[in-house]
Amino acid sequence: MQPISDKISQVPDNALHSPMGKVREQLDDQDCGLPLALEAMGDRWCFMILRAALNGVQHFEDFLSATGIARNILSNRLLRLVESGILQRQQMEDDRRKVLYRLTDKGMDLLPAMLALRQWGEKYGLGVPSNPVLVDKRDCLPIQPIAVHAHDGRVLAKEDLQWLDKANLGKAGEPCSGPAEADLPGWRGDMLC
Amino acid sequence: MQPISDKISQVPDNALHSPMGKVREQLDDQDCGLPLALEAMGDRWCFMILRAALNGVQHFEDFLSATGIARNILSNRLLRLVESGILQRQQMEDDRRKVLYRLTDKGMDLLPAMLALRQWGEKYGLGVPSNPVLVDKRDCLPIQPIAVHAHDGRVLAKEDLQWLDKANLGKAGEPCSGPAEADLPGWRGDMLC
DNA sequence: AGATTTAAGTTGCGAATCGATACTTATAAT
DNA sequence: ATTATAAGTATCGATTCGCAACTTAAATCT
Repeated sequence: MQPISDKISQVPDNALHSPMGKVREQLDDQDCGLPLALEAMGDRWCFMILRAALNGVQHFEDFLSATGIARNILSNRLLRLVESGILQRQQMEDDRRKVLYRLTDKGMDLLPAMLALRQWGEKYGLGVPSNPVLVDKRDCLPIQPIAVHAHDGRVLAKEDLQWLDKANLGKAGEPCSGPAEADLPGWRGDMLC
Repeated sequence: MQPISDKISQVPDNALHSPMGKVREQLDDQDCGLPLALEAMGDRWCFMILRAALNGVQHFEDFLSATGIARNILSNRLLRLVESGILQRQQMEDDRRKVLYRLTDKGMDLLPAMLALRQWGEKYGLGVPSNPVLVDKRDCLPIQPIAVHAHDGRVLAKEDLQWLDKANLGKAGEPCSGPAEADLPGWRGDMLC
């Protein structure tokens, strides 16, 4: 009966109850996607599990050896990832001992984020692209580094970027108005969210 | 001395000593960028701190209120981020109480990863782009979603992707050889790393 | 100058989480 | 019928988290 275990907490009480009775999440999920993403992906293990999943791993024991995570933690994280719709759990028909954890589209859509992190690690940690290279199937040429692209496809550096309120978006061509930039090297937006 | 504190562990003993005396990191940093990135960014707080930093936050107390993190944890994470070269610590000249934590280029380069995560959160959590929009300074038009781009700029879906050994990269135009794909929806590489 | 405030931490401690290992349960293979 | 496999669960000590109080150094106020 719900002993001190690694089961996922039924009431995920990182919820704070405001005086008004409203429930607000711990990290200001207000109107920002990042805390939401982090709530789903949580810790490093989730990333490692997702990496394994992207590599085709689908079974508990395989995640175990692919990640080196402890059994109980893995169990917990898989539950969490299923709950947040990143993985989908299903039992195999032919061998009912086996359970399949497969990526959903939602999970697949984390690929750019994963690649961006990987490439960052390659650039600053390894100094070199890791060996198996991700290529365009058509011509076998490596993909570009994940980057920020303008609407017309140009790659933008920090200096080319600016945060703007939805309200005053330009209509293609208009020079950008908005408050002048400041202190930070090249750019200084008000919010990443 | 060295009481049970939140100071960063001098010997960050997530290091395993192999029988051969070699030191290997816990997560297989072998030749993969992702574990390296995760080692630096570690937990969710690091992401939140980085978000704040990208938003122009530079002072301890400001990180405190921007993230809602606890003081001791913040202290620990700032140390860690400085150690891994993502932030740079410097004391202000005019007011020597104040310390400036500023993003390095290395830290700035995490922007694509952060944006990819944010956009994922927007897509699946909010359903809508968060309000301050990141735009091209030149024309005030919003940036493209972070995605995987082919060498020629086309946006690639999972089905268009394939992992390939460095050795047999195609020379622009050659149809892609390599082992045929399998089980996973559309693609199935051997390794994300 | 002396008292107060501000900025950036540090310390202590209870609560929660992690991680290694052992155990369980259900199904399949021999 | 026994053994092996897959996917968990349970236990428990070690670690980490997070709140709150305390410290230290430099600036500001009276």
